[in-house]
Amino acid sequence: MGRAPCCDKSKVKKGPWSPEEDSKLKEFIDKYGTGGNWIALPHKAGLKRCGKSCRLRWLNYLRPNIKHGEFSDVEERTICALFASIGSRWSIIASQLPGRTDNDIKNYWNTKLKKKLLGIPSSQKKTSFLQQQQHQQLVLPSPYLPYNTFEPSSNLSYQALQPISQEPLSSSSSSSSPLFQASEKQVKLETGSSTVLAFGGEMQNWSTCSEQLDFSNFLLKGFEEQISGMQNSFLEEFSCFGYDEIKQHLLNSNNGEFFLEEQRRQQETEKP
DNA sequence: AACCATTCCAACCGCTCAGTG
DNA sequence: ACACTGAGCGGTTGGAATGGT
Repeated sequence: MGRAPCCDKSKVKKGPWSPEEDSKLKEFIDKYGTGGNWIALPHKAGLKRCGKSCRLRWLNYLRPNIKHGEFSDVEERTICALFASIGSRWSIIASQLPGRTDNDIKNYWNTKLKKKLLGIPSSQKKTSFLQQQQHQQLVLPSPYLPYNTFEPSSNLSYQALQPISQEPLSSSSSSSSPLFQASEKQVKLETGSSTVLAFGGEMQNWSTCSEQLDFSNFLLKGFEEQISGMQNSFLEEFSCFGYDEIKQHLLNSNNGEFFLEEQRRQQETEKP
């Protein structure tokens, strides 16, 4: 048996919102607020819409101080840095970019940034991220570099990439840090002159042993410190961090200790 | 001008999680 | 402890807009 639907689909309107619906919703929320109950809101506001649809429309479009239009360079870099750090946690990323919504950032990532980072040719003026960074280490999360569907593009710098390991890292391996062992989909790619490490964006695996919020804060805090320590090169050369640098920095932080402690505890409980 | 391909983004869907009784 | 409910989230999709031939 599936989950009960949140509303009667046959009685609610779907598709694009009309200006009339927008103003109804906006006026109602301006007057009464959401009341913490989105399901009841459309009926009260006189809208033939699902509560979820109203919520989405409000959060992504109607709510005050929403920014639309082009993302700035700083916003782009923030998105890239956070994606490399925490993966596709769009709501957390959005919380770092005032006025931007998770949906906006997700769309921007999927339609523009991802392509830019992977060096897929486009009409845009900038040279590709990989082209700029041939002699440096990069950290990219794997959802957009999945090794099982990895297909080099015709782009020269991208073509040079070759998977050298497709095995999930063993949790008993002593050569890599505990922080990265927990990632299920870590893959190392090498070019002639540089190393690219791609690790899973699915951070939930890492956080099974801790409160998700604490873990997110841990990652964000670590990355903020990382960014502040590399401010100049970060701003000038896009978001580019070495694997070892990130690992070392995060492990050196207090939160790193917290994480390792949690991990030790988890390993204890997993023992037969 | 007409057609087709691609890009973009608003909106939807289905899932997880937290709160509540 | 359990079931139920609503909020919130991330992945996916439909279709409008745009670009190319």
